[in-house]
Amino acid sequence: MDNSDRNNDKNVDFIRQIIAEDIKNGKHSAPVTRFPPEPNGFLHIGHAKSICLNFGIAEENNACCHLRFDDTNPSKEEAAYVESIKKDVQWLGYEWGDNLFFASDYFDRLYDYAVELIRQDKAYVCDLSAEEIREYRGTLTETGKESPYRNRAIEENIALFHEMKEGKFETGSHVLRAKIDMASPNLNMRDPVIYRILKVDHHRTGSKWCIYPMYDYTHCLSDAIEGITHSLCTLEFEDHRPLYDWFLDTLKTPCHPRQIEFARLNLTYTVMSKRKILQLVTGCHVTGWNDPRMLTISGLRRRGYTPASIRNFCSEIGIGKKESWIDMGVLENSVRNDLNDTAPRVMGVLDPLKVIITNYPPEESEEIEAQNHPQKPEMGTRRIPFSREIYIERSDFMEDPPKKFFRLGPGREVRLRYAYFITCVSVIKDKDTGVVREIHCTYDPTTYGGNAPDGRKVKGTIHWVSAAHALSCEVRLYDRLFAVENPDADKEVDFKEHLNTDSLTVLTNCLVEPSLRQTAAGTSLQFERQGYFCLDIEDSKPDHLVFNRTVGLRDSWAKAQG
RNA sequence: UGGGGGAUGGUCUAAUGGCAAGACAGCGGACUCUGACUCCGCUUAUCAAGGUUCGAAUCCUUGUCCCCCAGCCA
Repeated sequence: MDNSDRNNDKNVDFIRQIIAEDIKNGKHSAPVTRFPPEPNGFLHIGHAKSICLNFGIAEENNACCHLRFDDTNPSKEEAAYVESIKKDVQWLGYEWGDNLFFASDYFDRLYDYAVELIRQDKAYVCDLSAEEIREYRGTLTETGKESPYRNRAIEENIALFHEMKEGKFETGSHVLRAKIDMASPNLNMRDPVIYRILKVDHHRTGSKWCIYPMYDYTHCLSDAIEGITHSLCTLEFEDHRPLYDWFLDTLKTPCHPRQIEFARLNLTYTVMSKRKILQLVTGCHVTGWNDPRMLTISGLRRRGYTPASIRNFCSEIGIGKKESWIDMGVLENSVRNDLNDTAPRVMGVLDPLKVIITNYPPEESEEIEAQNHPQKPEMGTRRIPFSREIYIERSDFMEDPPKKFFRLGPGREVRLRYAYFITCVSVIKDKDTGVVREIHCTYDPTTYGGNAPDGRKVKGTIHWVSAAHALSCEVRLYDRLFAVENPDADKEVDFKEHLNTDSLTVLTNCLVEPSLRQTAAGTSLQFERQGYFCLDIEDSKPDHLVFNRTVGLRDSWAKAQG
């Protein structure tokens, strides 16, 4: 085996290995997976990992992945979330075809299954209060006590359960419990609640039900009803697998899917739980679910992340059972890689410094041809106006530069990208503050296009815009939302204490080349030498352009400066 | 102190008894009309101790550390 064989991509994760094995030995002809979100919030990058896994496996096997909403708790769920989740999954590039389901579609069958459980003497109606149930459950080290209602007659249980369904009892007064084992070392097996009374309207079934099934009971049966072969979930459900199997072994279901657990995604400098993300939204620490600083799918989309970059990221980080922390830099790198290939290059100045080219005729201008992507000639060219007054980046000029500074300084010559060589001849400063107001340069007309006929070289090339032609715009720079790698690390300190107060910088005096006038919202561009930006899909208007910085270019000069 | 999991460079992933590999990060260099991209080179790892074996990250034993579980949430 040579190196090219050893290092190819045949290495697949343990879940795909299991599935390949099940197909090879004929257990299944094709896998059927599912992505089962609860419609109680927006999807985030952690869900993307699961989406890419489940839909990815289906795609690779020419099979189906179901989108199933786990909507068993109407007190937390809303139809609006359903729509946002569908949009996000589609945007990521996946399709569920006809396989759109809701756990609530199965409420009738779930009820019948529960009655069957009662008939088998495997479930009972319990009148204990929530607190009493907790006390009776025991602790991690002490076994539980059996409920006094555990040995009710089967017919009585059926009647009582029916009355629960008919709304005869108050919320919290009765539950249906599976009759398993109060002495089990696995707390999930100590007669878990499978139905509770909730006098709340459901976003799909309305007021039809006042009892709702619990997750453990609903999920395995929904999987079985849909013919799921492999039910992939995160590690915290490992302890629930015996219960998942117990329901399917006890009831006569069409099939018995296999639950496999994998580690959830953790990213540095962010929080991943829906509960905490909700707090950021409701506490107005961000502007909404789609704030570009958020790692929600909608936030990433608005920030300028591409579906491909997120898919690549998910495939890069792999699937395992070890809890791991992925460096935020890996995510950033994935979008840089994708946009480097696809984003057209343009010039934009974020912090403008005026330059007057003293030997250029005052009333004249000309057009310079520029490539839209230097490595991809097929992306074409555009024309950029040039004139006597231009703006450059303030950071591209230093009055007293160190020798390694390749940009503009008194007496120094640089190239204006695609245009001319210019040499700084004088610096105009504010009398009171000493701040540089403008600089005067001369240009060499023989260097049109950026090359000197005499063959002389300049080390630096800087970007610029023509003062008379540039479009003014707003640019929003984003930094990590949190100042520390793990905002959850200290249980004594609220994670919001670690919010990065400088996560958003709004620049209002930016200038971009006039070719951007008609750019469509959401378009990604590279501002040369700076980074990737996209036109904000919420706030940008034709007369007030707003760009989001998706991610900066790598900057070895800045890094060397410390 | 019950049960369920997990330990491979700074980070993530692979190697499924046979040369510890790749990516990210870091460092050095080349190239460059983007201090980008690209290319080249380098540093850094099998939790510990025993055992089985010609040979162990992998199998066995013992131990250590980390995570999850006591919702009528999912």
